[in-house]
Parts: sequence; structure tokens; C-alpha cells
Amino acid sequence: MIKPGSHPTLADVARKAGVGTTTVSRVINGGHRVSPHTLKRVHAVIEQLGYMPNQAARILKGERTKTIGLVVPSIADPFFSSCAEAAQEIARAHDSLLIVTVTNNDPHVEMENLNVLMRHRTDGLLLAPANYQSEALAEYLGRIATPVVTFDRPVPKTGVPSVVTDNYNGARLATEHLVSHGYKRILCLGGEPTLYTLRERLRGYRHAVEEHGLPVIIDMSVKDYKSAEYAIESHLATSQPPEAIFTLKNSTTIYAFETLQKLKVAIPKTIALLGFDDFELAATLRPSISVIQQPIEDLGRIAAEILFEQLLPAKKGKHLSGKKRQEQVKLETRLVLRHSCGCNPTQEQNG
Amino acid sequence: MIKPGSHPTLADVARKAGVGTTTVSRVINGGHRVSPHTLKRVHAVIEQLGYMPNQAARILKGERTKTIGLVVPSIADPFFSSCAEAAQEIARAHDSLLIVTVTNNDPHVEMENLNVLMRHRTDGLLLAPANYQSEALAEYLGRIATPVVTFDRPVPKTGVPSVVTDNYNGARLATEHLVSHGYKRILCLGGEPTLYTLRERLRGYRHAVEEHGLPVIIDMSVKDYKSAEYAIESHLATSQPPEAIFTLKNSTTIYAFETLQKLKVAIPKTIALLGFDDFELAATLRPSISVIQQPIEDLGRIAAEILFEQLLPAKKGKHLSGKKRQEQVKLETRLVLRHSCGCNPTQEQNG
DNA sequence: CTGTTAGCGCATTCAT
DNA sequence: ATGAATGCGCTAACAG
Repeated sequence: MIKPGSHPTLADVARKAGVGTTTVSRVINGGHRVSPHTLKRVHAVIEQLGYMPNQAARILKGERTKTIGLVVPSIADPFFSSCAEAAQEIARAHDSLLIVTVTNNDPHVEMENLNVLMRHRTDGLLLAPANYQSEALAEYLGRIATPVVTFDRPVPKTGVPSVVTDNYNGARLATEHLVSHGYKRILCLGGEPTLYTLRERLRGYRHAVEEHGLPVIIDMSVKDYKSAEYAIESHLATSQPPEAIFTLKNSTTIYAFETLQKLKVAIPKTIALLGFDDFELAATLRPSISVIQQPIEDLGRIAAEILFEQLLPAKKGKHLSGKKRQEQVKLETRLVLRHSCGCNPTQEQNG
Repeated sequence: MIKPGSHPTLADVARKAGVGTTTVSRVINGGHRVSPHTLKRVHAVIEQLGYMPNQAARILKGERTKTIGLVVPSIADPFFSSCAEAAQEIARAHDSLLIVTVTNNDPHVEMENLNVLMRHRTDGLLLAPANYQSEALAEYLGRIATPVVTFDRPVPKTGVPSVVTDNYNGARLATEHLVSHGYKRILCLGGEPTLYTLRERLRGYRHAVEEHGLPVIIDMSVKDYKSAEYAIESHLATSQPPEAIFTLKNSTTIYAFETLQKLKVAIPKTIALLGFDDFELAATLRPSISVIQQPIEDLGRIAAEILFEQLLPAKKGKHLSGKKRQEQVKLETRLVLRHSCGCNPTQEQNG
């Protein structure tokens, strides 16, 4: 070994094999135009030295880094980790690595992460923006050369392609369903009204109830279990308590369920429940919870696919991909009927 | 712009600012030993050009890549995604990026991932090995120069440090508790007996029941809901059906719960249930499920901390860290008593 | 304080 | 079929 502790280099291999560096380079890049004999010996030396090409040197030569960056609010969140898994799979299929960074929904941290990723020259970026409506982000994305695809939440006023769930129609679907059960007073429960997804869902709910001439009852004060409990208790104490609750997100649905359970309010008899976004044990709870299901893996998968689509043409030296894929992809939701909304479906697959 | 479409280089900045490359280099590395005036101008040019240092070039100079690799069976799995989140946080604190790869528990894919990561010269590796007992992996890890820390599962016969849950004692704790309730026939239910974690838990269960002179009833045939249902029905049909079930993992616990619920077997009256590993709605189900809880985030966090601990000394040029941290860290579990085991605890925090 | 210069490991002409 | 030489962008000696 020439430099103990360090990795052997292409030159080390060349020396040991008694050939030129060019030859070794050819060998590790497919072995074309190399005599079988040399090929064999070089391979042997590579094996023996445990040589692995240094990606950095290749990058420096202008090659792609074979990495893409993923920027999400959280990776512990099942929603984003599912997206991440799908994205990782696509990346792997394209011989690329996925670098994961988390923002905790903090625009400042997000910007920092983007900068670090740019320094590493990731070939592309997959982004679930922390702050819908951020001018700084829009400006930043317009400035950088790296292809970006956002998912779950778009960045408005930018040409950045995005893959999102059709939150608006999903919420409409949910609300319409509750209406069809005959419920008149439908409470829409949620939190963090600044989030794009929740705003869209809220809009869907509002339009649906308004169209049916029903009262708009919205409570966006839910931040945790406590606030959910407080909110629901307040609405129950009203002279005209709600007959159904449409919860805008996962955690809210669970808080609502727990609260109703604790207060011994019969679901769906006294109050029906329907939530946006499915969750693991929704079918196992009693009663089972009806939900609007969004194609989570598809979000990550399609976003990654679009990203790599933008990456490929560059290889051929083409100027721009001729037919630009539509700027925003909207994925449809699915209404999963279980018992909490008042339905009585036949047993689901998994209990 | 000198090269449209490409990133501006340090030399570009130097030229435009009318200074030498060294000066620019100094500026982007803290700005020490540079006159305030020059500093300001260079900063201005950097801003104007949108210059970002090329990480690859730095790496080539022998610097660290500021990246660590994470190799896990799945990132969609809440267990590993929680570890990943913790690891990401530590990485970020050390100004590093986390590259995530998933193996699907396939040793071949795992090896491939490791190779790719080595090519990218990640400073270190966090690994949850796919296959306990793999000779090839042990050999590989012994050969590479990069520091590695495994978590959740160790790689035996290797000096590779690992951070694992004390699965053995956790299972003992669980079993002892069921015994203390007076149950005599305790069924241990699980699957994939090749996994390190499950073997350890199985061992803990076995020792505990044997010590109490109780029958060892093990069924490792659970792979999915169907097989769980079949297994449980079989055991119920016995002349001496079990009085309690100890499930070895998350999903098995849920399958068991669903099956018992479907069969209208009263929990814990007819059969008690206690599972290894907590899950989100364990406290919300009725009855709530008692579990052995493992410190999931700690696994990822501590593994990452140990990794960076090994990385730091190299910076100072020291030969080896003097006091080697103990090779294997074992994290203790916690018994969380809810209703399914027969306990009647006071209400938990969150319902 | 500042500039010049020599590599880091590799792919790539251009010769041979 | 092979090799010598060049340069990618940057940092660190080493002058000034």
C-alpha cells in the first residue's frame, strides 16, 4: 500500500498491474478496447487492492454526481417516509443515491438544506416546501440551475413542476358523502391553516356544504390532543351540536376519535366521523374509520420519475425536452368506506 | 458568465473580483486573513454570480465528504424512519448529509448499496444489516477503511460497534409480567426466526418460561395476517389453549389483536396479549395493548453519535481515539402496561 | 494581507 | 491495444 489508511487510486492499480492509467480507466468503464489478458490482470489487481473509483474525481470531470436530494418536513412522518421510499427506489433504478434532509417545516432550515445540497451538486431536487407562499423560496428555485420537482405542496408562481394530491376534490368527495348520509351540521376540524394541503381541503369542504345550503362550521384550532378535545367539547356543548365531523388530517382524525371515545359519544350514531388521509389501524379501530385515501407512494414515485425525465435529455446533449410534461400533476383520491361515517361495508381485506 | 448552464467556479469569482484564487478560497472558508475591503468585494461577487463551492473538488483534496450513509431494510417502516430522522439530526449537527439506501433485507442489494456508498466516499456508515450471520458482510466490513456502526442488529465476529435494544431482557420482562398475572400457558408468536432481534426475544421468552417451569409454546409461522389467523385458530382449537400470547413484533401484535377481535375472543379475559414494540395506536385500541417499548430514536441517535465520535479524532491527526467506546451498546426496554395483559392502569397521557 | 503554484483521482484527447 | 499528458475546481504550501 502506498498510502496506508487511504483508498488506493487508479494510479496505484495501474502501477501494480504494470499498465497505464488509461487502461485501468477503460477497464473500470466497461473494459472495451482492452486485450482479454490485460483485462484479466487489471481486474485481479483491482480485486486485490479493493480499489473503488473515487466518485469525486469523476464529478470534477463534469460527470453527474448520481445523487438527488430530498427535502421534507420530517422523515419520521409515515407520509413522507413512504414518499421517500418510493423516491429512493426510482433513484436506485437510475443508479443514483438519495440524500435526505429534513426541515421541520422551518423555511430557514429549508434554505440551508437547499444550499448544502447545491454545494454537493446533486443532479436534482425533490422538495416538499415548508412554507407555501414563500417569496424567498420561489426566487431561489428560479435562480438555481438544478432541476427541481416539488410534491405534496406546490410552489406557486413558479414554473417548478409539482405532484400533488387533489385535496380539493378529495375533501368535496368526503363532504358530499357525509351529506348523502343526511347529516346537516358537518363540522370541519383541523389545524395549521397555512399549509397548502389543508387550505385546499378546507376549500373543498366549504364549497360542498355551501352548494347544499348547509351551514359552514369550521374549527382550525387543533394542534394536539388537548386542543382537539377542547374544540370538540365546545361544539358538543352548543345548542345545535354537529352530526358529523370531517377531520382534515391524520392526527386530527385520531384525536377526534380518542376524544369521542373518551366522552362516550357513539360513532356514528351520535356523531359520524370521516377523515382525510388513511392510517395504519383505521380499519382495526372500533368502529373502523372511514377515510379519504391519497396515493402516497405515487406522490414520491411520480415526482422522482419526472425529475429523472428532466435529467436524461441532458445526457444526449439535446437542448430541451421537446414535449414538456404538464407542470402540475394532480393525483386522485379514493373514498374508503368503513363504519365511522355510518356505512356498513362488508369486511375489508385485513379486518 | 463564462460557461452558461454550468456553475461559476472559484476562479471565475477571483477574476471578476480582481483577486487571486487563494483569497476567494479564504473568504469562503471563514474570511480570515483577508482585508475587510477585499472581503466585502469578494462577497459581493460571490452573491452576484451565485457561486457555490464545488464539494467534489474539496473532496478530491482529501477533505471529508461531509456525508454519511444509512443502510436499512426499509425507510417506509416507522421503526427505521424514526432511526433515520434521529441520525439525520445528528448528521446535520455535524454539518453532514445523510444518504439513505434501502435493502429490503436482501444481502445482495445491501452489498451493492455499500459499494455505491464507498465509491461516494461517505465518511462513515450506519448499517442495520439485512442478514445476521453473513460471512460476506463481516468480511467486507473488516476490509473497508470507512468507520461503520451497526444498529438494531449487530454483525457478529467483527469489531464493528453496534447499538442494539436489549431484546433478550425485554422479552424476559414481558414474559415475567405475564407469568406474574398467573398465566400458565403463554404462547410466543412471531415470524422470520432468522432475524437477530427475533431470536434474542425468543431466547428471552424461552428462558423465562423455563425458569418458572411453564410449558414452552412457540409458533414462528406468522408472515402476514392470514398466517397469524391460522396459527391462532390452531392453538385455540387445542385441548389446552393458551391463556396469554406474547407477540414478538409489531405487526404480529396487530395481526393477533385483529384475529382475536374477529374471533370474538375476549382480551384479556379469555386470552391476554402483550407485544414487543410499541405502535402508534396501541393505547387507542380497545382494549389498549400492553407492550415492551424500545427506545427507537435512541438507536439511531446513539449509533450516529458513536460514528461521529470515530470521525472526529482523525481531524486532529491523532492515531486512534485513546479510550475506545465499548463495542456494543445495549439499550434497555420499558414495559408499558395497558389493558390487554390484564392490568388496569390509570389513564395514559394520550387516551 | 495576498498571489503563484502544485497536486488531489480520474477521463480524455492525441499519439503511438 | 495502449500510454503520456492535460485539466476539472479547489486547498495549502510557499513566497512576497
